[in-house]
Amino acid sequence: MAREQMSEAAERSKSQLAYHWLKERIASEELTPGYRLVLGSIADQLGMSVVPVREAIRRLEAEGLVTFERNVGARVSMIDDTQYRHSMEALAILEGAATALAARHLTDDDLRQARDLNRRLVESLDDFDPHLFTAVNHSFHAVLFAACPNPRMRALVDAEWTRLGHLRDSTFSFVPGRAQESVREHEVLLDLIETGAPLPDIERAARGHRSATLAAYLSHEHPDGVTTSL
Amino acid sequence: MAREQMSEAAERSKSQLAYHWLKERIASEELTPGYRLVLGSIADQLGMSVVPVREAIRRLEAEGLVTFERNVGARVSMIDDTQYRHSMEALAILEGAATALAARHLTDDDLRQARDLNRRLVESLDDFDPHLFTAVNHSFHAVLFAACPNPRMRALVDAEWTRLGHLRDSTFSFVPGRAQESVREHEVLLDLIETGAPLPDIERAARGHRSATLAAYLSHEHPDGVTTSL
DNA sequence: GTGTGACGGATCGTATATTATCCCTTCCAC
DNA sequence: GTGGAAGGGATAATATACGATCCGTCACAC
Repeated sequence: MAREQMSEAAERSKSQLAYHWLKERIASEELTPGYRLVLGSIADQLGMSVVPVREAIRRLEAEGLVTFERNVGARVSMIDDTQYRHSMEALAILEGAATALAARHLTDDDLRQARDLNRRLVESLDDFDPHLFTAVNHSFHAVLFAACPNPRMRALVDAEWTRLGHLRDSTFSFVPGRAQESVREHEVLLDLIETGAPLPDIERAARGHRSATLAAYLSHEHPDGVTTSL
Repeated sequence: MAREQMSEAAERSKSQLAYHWLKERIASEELTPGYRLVLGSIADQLGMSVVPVREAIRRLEAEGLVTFERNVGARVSMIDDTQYRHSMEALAILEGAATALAARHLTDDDLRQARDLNRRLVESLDDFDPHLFTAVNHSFHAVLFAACPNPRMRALVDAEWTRLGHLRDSTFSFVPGRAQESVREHEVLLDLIETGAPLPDIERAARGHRSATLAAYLSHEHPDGVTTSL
C-alpha cells in the first residue's frame, strides 16, 4: 500500500526511508537490543524490496546501532557493561569539550531555556520517572552544546549519545540518588557559564558531571569501584 | 578476471572486498578528493555486480570518506578549510584525551619506540619531505594512544585521522617551520609521560600540540589569526 | 539414550533486469 | 546569435531471481 503517492513530498529515497524508519524505532525502543532484523520482513512491512533495506542496515551498522553477522543477519546492537563504560567515557570527553566551546556563544535565551529545563528536572524528582528524567536531561545538555560552533564536535556528541541509546536510563533507574546530585551540578555548570568562568573550568565541570554519572553506575554494578582518573 | 579463485581464503564477502579496496585507494590518494566514483565501473573492475559496491560506498559515506548525491552519484569527499579546522579541533580533543588515558599503560618498549620515531623525525628535518614527515608523525602518535585502554576512544581517534586523510600533509607543506617545533613538543610530551606527570598535564600537552599545528596552518591560510581558546 | 549425519526451511549474498532521474547536447524559434 | 525546450546517453534506484549458507530437526545407528 501507499505506493503511488509521490504526489509532492516524496523527497526521500526508499533507502533513506528505511534508514529513518529503523533508526526511529530503535531510538524509541520499539526495537530493543538483540532484536533480530530480518531483511525480508522489513522490506515487506515497508512495501519495498530488500535492496534499500540492506543499505539502510549497512549505514546503521557503520554507526554502531546494528551489528551484522555474515550469512546470519542483523540485530539491534547490544551494549554491554564494558562498552557502556567506554562510550560514556568518550561522551564525557566530547561533551565536556563541546560545552566549553559553546559557552561563549550561549545567548541569554539559551541559558533561560537551560534553567527552565533544569527546573523541570528538579520538579520531577518527586514522583521520579527515570525515563522522563533521562529525556529532559538530554534536552538540557543538548541546549548547552547546540551552540558549539564546531559542527564536527556536535556530530560526534550526537552520535555517541545515540549510540548509548536507552542505556542512559539505566543509571538513573539503578541509582536514583544520582539524579539529585545531577541537577545540582547542572546549576553549578550554568553559573560557571554565566559568570564567564575560564573555559577549562567549564570543560572540567561538564566532563566531571558525566564522569560522575558513569561512576555512579559503575559503583552500583561493580561495588569494587574502579575509578577513571582523567 | 580472477573470478573463480575462491580457492581458500575467500573469507570476505564481495561487499567487504569492495569496501577495503576503495578505502585503501582513497587512503593512498590513488583516488583523490572530488574523484567521481561510478558504481558500474567499480563493479566491473572488481568483477562483481553493483549491489556490493553500493553497500561499500554507503559504508564509506557513513564514515565521511565519500559524499553521495541522490541520483547523481558518489565522489571522494572534499575537505575544505572549514571542515579541516573543525576536524582538527575534534582530533586535538580526542587525541589529547586518548594519550592521557594511555599514559599509564605505556611500556618501556612503547616509549623507546616513540623516541625512535621522534629521532627519525628529527633526522628527516634536513632534506625535508612533508609527506614522509606526516607519515612518521602519525606513527609516533599512534604508538602513544594505541595503549589507550578505551577502544571506543581509539576508534574515534582513528576515524578522525582517516577523515583528515592526506590533508594532514598540508600543514607541514605550507609551514615547514612547524615541523621543528613539533618534534620538540614530542620530546616534552614523552618526558611528561615518563616522569609520571599528572594526567591533566599530559592531556593539555597533547591537545596543545595538535592545536598548535592547526594554528600554524590557520595563520598561514588566514594571516588574521583567529585563535581557538580551549 | 545418545551421538552423528542428512535433510529442509529460512535467510542472506549476489547477479541480472527494469525503471527513473539527471545532465548534456542539439535543434528550433525568435 | 541566443534562449529554451526536447531528446538521448549515462548512471543511479529499485525489483526480481537464483544460488549459497546457516541452523534446527529428525532419523538412524550404535
